[in-house]
Amino acid sequence: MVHEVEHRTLTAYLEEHSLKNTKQRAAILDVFLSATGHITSEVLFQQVREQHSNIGYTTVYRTMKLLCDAGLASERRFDDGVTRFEIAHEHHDHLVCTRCGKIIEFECAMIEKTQNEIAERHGFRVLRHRHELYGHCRDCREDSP
Amino acid sequence: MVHEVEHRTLTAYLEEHSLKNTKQRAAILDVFLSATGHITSEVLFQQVREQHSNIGYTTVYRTMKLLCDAGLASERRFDDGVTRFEIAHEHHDHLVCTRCGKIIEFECAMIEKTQNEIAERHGFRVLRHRHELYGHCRDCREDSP
DNA sequence: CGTGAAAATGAAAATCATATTCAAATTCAA
DNA sequence: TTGAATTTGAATATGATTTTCATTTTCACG
Ligand SMILES: [Mn+2]
Ligand SMILES: [Mn+2]
Ligand SMILES: [Zn+2]
Ligand SMILES: [Zn+2]
Repeated sequence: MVHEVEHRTLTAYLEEHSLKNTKQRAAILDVFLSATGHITSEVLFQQVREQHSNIGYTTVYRTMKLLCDAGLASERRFDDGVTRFEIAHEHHDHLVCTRCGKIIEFECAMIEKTQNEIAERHGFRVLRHRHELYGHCRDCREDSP
Repeated sequence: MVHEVEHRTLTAYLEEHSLKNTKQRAAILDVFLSATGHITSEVLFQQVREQHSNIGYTTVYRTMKLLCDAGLASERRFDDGVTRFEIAHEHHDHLVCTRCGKIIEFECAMIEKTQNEIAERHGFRVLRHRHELYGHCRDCREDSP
């Protein structure tokens, strides 16, 4: 069975919160885990619909929120106004190409450390952050060889 | 005359782009420059209305966009879904308190340099970025003395 | 297995910030 | 002064997401 671990995680979360294990939730989790990258709600909905033509958009929205709460998905909102989801994995930030939409992940312990020092200097306790670099990727640069 | 320099900047921009110097634009610029911090469209509109009860919300939106284009204002969108404007000044990033809404500005040459190196490593040309730290300010921390 | 209370679903309608439309008013170069 | 171009503001549209609510489904318990 594919995505067995994640389905068990979801089931555990549902039980823990007295929520119900529906076929829609399992189906959306399956489609989400099979998709790659940073997927929009709309694309996710379309892919869900290919296999389950009766699942509503509302249920997709609600289920993705649930998957985020369960720690299986992460919600991202870049500057184009639509919400994207990615399979939850360790913290990272993003490079976003404003021409082709490519999204590259990066992480930098030094930046993280420095930003926390800055925050501390201001008496701030950082709970989360977003660090997004917008520009042109290698393929979209004018001066690309 | 207050804000003389900025009014001249606006006039120059308008002339340069064959746009018209209206009393609404001047009024909105005045109110905007008199406001402090990172002001939402709604608050700005309310403050404009106090002095000019006939100026429409639409005109405020359009004028703020214009002031951004003219380099007098900067648009910011933090995670609460509303657009804010601040008087344009040199590049900086933000600490945002999710309890009281306080916004603190910071800048760090090392972070800027490091992020550009990361981007370059990926073949990326960075055109703009956002680096926002969300958390609790000194006054809102649970463990504040 | 049934049962029923609680939860979930999906279609439609609501929200909410912002954008667009359009007729009337204003600006400003000539 | 004038009239073509621009701007204004009220109303309406937009578009992503959320809420509503009647109906359906789940599942703990008997
Ligand atoms: Mn990512
Ligand atoms: Mn600022
Ligand atoms: Zn690209
Ligand atoms: Zn605070």
